[in-house]
Amino acid sequence: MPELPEVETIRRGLCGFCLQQKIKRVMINCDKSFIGPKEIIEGQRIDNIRRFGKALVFDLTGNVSMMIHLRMTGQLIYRLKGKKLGDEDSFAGGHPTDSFLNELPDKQTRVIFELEKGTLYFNDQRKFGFVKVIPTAEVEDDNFIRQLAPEPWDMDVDDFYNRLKRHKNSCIKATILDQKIICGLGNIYADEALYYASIHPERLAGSLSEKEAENLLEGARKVMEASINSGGSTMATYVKADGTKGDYLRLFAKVFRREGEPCERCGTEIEKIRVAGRGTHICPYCQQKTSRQETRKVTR
DNA sequence: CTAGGATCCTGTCAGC
DNA sequence: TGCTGACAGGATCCTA
Repeated sequence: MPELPEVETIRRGLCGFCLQQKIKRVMINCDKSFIGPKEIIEGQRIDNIRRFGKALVFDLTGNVSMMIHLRMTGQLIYRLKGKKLGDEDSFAGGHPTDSFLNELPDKQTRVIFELEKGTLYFNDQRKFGFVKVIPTAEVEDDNFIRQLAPEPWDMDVDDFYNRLKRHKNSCIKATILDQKIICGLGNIYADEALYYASIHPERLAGSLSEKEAENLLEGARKVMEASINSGGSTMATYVKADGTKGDYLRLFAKVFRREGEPCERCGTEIEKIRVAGRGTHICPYCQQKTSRQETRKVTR
């Protein structure tokens, strides 16, 4: 679930709360969610939190690190000791669910990190996410991290265009979801970036013009920047000031989960289709499989 | 090498 | 009400 903007938001939030705190104790409620010996990180201090694509890496003292990948439904929730809720004293980010507000641990709590001043909960409904202990020197050799492509901001148009050419027969949505090709996009931002660039998600990657590749790369940057600037999906965007639930996607998403609503560019109803096995949202007028020039030629 | 589909797991929701 | 199948903000493994 959490894509690059959410993970970056969590990284920034947790840096404010957890840096320099010692991990006093680790409690594992689900063996599948924790890889490595927990004893190695107990007693170590959190020096830094880095992000590689959608993965977080906590660098600890003792030359040890822990990588946390939230996958589809992971969350990280920090609570100060003695406090249950409240934006001032706690932080929650990741897949938005009521666990942000629950008394913790709850049914979905997989790992508990007892820190000096508070507690960090790793919650994960579907158990696809994990915590993994890695020697700090070996973080960048980790199989997942090693294979990651650059983020859209670190890639120029030529590089992106060449990468698309290398996967010319796969549909463009599947291509930009592949973290080995371009890193950071997930199902939300892939749809949003394609809408931004007016490209149909089923177009073959090799069929994009250089100009379209440029627009798509720009879209990837813009939609993720907008999300980071609006705070990603965190407790602050999940709970509105009056305590009712908000929908942070409303803040920036133009097509994602907006099927049936009018496209803000042309008024056509947004549709939900299935592409590369994923729910996919498009404006059927702005994003056509054949360019409008070609369509006109055929129908004339 | 690429491309597509199944798979991991739990919970929710629509439809009968 | 209870059941059933589809689906879900990710990535990997297997197959052709």
